[in-house]
Amino acid sequence: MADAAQTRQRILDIALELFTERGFAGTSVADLAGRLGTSKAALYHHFRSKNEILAALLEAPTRRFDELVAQASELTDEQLLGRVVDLTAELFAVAGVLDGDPSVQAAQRAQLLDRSRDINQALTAALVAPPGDADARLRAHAAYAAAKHGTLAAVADLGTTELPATSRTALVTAALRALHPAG
Amino acid sequence: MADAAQTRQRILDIALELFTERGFAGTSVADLAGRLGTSKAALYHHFRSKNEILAALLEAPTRRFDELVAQASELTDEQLLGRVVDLTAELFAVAGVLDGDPSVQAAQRAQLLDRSRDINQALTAALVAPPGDADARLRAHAAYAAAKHGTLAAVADLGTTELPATSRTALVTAALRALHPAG
DNA sequence: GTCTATACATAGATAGAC
DNA sequence: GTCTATCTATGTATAGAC
Repeated sequence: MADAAQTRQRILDIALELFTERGFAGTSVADLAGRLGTSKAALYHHFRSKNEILAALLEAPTRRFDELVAQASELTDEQLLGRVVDLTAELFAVAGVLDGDPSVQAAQRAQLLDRSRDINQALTAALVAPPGDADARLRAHAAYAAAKHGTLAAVADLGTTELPATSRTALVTAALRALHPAG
Repeated sequence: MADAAQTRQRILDIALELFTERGFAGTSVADLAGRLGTSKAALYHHFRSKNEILAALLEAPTRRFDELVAQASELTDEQLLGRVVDLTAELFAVAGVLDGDPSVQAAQRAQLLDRSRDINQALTAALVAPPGDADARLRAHAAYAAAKHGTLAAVADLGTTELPATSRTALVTAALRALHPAG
């Protein structure tokens, strides 16, 4: 009925749902198998551990944000905030779980890979000009939060991860205005 | 050495630390007792369940935000966003756990009391003028996110929940600018 | 108010048949 | 690729002594 790749993907989809609803630590392998409609053993045929499922879930999003970090210095504030809005909307569920669930951080830490803090800090730092300016730093926090969490709230509100162009513009503009002092 | 009220408070302090580090579901009663330096049974003398510890932890913050919701209609945008910044800074750890950890939501849901979503929605709605304007709604999401998550990031960054007046002003101003269209 | 000991359920994970 | 059955550790919670 289903080949390995397909089943693997179904497991990841289900894991994303349940981790979002109950958290990583709050979701058991039995919960996953239950919704999958199979046994725990069947699930362990596709992944060696619960942690490995989480890692697989976070891999692509982390890579995408890492790429953004790498480009950050060459982008304008508007381009950077726009990319944050786009990535957050596209990766809605994972982006929310990623830096919202403390048990995810704890699990990743156990594997020496707590990237999401680094990513948030790097992107925020890229928005601070001039470096060392305390007020600029606060505005960067506010602007980044507006882009990221504003988008998360907007996507949840609108019920779609496909943000219309006008909505995207509104969010980016709002974040930009938070970043720049009056003038 | 310690009377009941004191021990109870110590447990709450420890619970807040560990729930923040590992999440609610990711923290066991044995973990709490371990850091408390006593047995699990001793802990159960002060609280009837792990869920009760969580509820006790969330009670005061939830009440504070509820009060703000009640006043929201009488406040200006600036006053409302200022109160969000103040409450978030003051209740830093709990405010972060409160709407960051999915297992907290799940546990509260089991007790019919998922207030934090309601609070966020109500406060965001209070910022939308005129009602029904899609763009205003998005700016409200961005502004609220800037105030709340910008403050969370700022407090984590500064390492103190006592936000200096200039920092508070910078955050409120940034959130306000996110809210209001250019003009 | 704290302890040891323990009950009982569920956790993550594996063995081995089909 | 999926199953039943099971291992072992840990989970929440309680009993009863001190």
